[in-house]
Amino acid sequence: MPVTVLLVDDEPLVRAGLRAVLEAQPDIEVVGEAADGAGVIPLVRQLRPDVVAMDVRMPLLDGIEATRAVLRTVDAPPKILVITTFENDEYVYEALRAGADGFLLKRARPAEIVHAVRLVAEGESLLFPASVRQLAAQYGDEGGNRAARAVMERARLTEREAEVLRLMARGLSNAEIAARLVVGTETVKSHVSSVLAKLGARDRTQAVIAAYESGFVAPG
Amino acid sequence: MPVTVLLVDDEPLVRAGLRAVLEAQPDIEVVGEAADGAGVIPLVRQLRPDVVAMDVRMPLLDGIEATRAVLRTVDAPPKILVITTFENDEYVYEALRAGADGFLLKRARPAEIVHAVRLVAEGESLLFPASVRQLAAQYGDEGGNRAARAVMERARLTEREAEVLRLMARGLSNAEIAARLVVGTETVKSHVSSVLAKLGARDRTQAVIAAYESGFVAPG
DNA sequence: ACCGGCCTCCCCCGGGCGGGGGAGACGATC
DNA sequence: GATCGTCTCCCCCGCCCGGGGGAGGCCGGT
Repeated sequence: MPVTVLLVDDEPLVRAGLRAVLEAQPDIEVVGEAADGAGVIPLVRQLRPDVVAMDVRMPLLDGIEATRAVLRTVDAPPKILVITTFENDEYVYEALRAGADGFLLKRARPAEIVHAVRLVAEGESLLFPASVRQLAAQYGDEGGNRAARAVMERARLTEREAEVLRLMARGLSNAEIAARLVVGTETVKSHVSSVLAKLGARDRTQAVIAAYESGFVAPG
Repeated sequence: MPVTVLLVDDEPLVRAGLRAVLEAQPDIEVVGEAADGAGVIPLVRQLRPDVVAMDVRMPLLDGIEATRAVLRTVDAPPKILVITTFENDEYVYEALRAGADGFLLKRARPAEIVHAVRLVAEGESLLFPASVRQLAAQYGDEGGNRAARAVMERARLTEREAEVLRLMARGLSNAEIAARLVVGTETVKSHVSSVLAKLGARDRTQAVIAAYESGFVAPG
């Protein structure tokens, strides 16, 4: 069963681009399009897509309100992937707070876009880039624990995964983490892979960066 | 089982001070002393300490050569903690490159010294300890650039190397850095290797950690 | 009793990474 | 002119890393 996607963007060009990229994948199917947030809810009810790729900046009803509306009124709601042009778009964080599951840069490479859709479809959050940092800032970062907890909640890291991430952020290799936790290296690799997937990181370096940027670990 | 330590320093006063500080800990035991690097190897073979606290500047055989010698000739070698007087002692980085596991400032507070010994005993590298952060704090961190420059001076990174480190700290791979800087990947690898050597980092992840911990790059 | 999440470990496999060399070009310095 | 440092690129090589699978045990919720 393919992943079904609903595209919501006011620019036809963007919709066409996303459609082209996503339809090229055998396991992804674009089941519908909308030009603004107002028409999303009936479409979601009708098409029941797995994922809604939604622009934040739209006329009539923006992506944030649309996200809230969908999550509030539809049961078994789809995963919502926020589309944005700018990395530091403040609306993105609004959207994430509104319950979106991840975000997507328009200038991302096709492979990344496809990857993002698959990830959120599988139920994982996509948080990696600069966005998480802002999330931390929102919480005021008093003691840094709030931010860490917020990341935990969003990324839904398990206890073990969080533990592994902390050790990764101290520069330990898989073998060293394994020794520290008294488990096999294969086990550590498994946890590391989960962490990378949940954070949307490509390698351990990016995961550690995310850990610092989010306040999950603090310098000093 | 306590952590066993061998002290190697040409100044008796320093040895006495270290012994006093370390012996005060129930879990740390000073098992021997040496006044120069020449006598280290037999002592290590005989005493098999967990950690060797070794001065860099010593007569006969300096800490760098002694470190190399120990790591080359002894199997299951101890962790080596380099002792230095000056924060910007160029020999320290030589020693780290030679395989030392961390460094220690003579004027560090007792608690920090104890902490350092425990950390390396646990198998962790001590590359950018509190001293560097304090250095950053001294500069007031106005804009963070001063701290970054201070780290540059410490590690003596060239402009290009610093540039590469910044990109590494943004999660870019060697190929991506190469594309960004419009050079070959081999060139990037060369710079990365230099950065790792100068920072005493084992891999790019540790280098990025060092960048964050030192204030060379700042979260948020 | 069943199912799902978590933790644990295993396989194969490709590719990026890092070490260890070397080398040429350029500019600054001596 | 000679030397040194920097930047550039090249080689070989081993290994850790990460992806993609799968699988069993444990526990808690339904």
